[in-house]
Amino acid sequence: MAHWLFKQEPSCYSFENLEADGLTTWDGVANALAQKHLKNAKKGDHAFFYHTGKDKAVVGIMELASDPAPDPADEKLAVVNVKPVKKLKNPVTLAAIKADDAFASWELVRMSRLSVMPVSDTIWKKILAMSEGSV
DNA sequence: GCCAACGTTGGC
DNA sequence: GCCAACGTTGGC
Repeated sequence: MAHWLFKQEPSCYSFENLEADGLTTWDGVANALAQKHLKNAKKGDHAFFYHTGKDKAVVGIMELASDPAPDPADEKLAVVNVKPVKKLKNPVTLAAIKADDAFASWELVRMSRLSVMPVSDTIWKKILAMSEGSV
């Protein structure tokens, strides 16, 4: 199972919105590289939900509820359905991530504008550990 | 509010 | 097909 990180501005759509909805279609990914990543995702994969803007933190985990499919509004773009898994015990902030060299090569740090990116098992586990406050 | 990084667009 | 100019995004 692969892991991903999806970014969203919480004033636009937050993890709380997702929890309230139970399921949503993740669309509006226009960036070519982000699209490439999104199309590699599979139903059942897990993804972090990252809040940009004021929060700048990983706040929750979601599961892909479908394989990538063409956006009805734009056939060239892929969209995917996601459902919430759980909210992190503590958000893992960008500042905390940047402070740890283990994340230095991660796209989240290196390419601030990328909205969909892969997450290695190592990083996935480390973020989870940090969210539990044990690192 | 400003700046830097990156993507996209348009002219050649 | 290449490159410069411009716009947008996201962090500080």
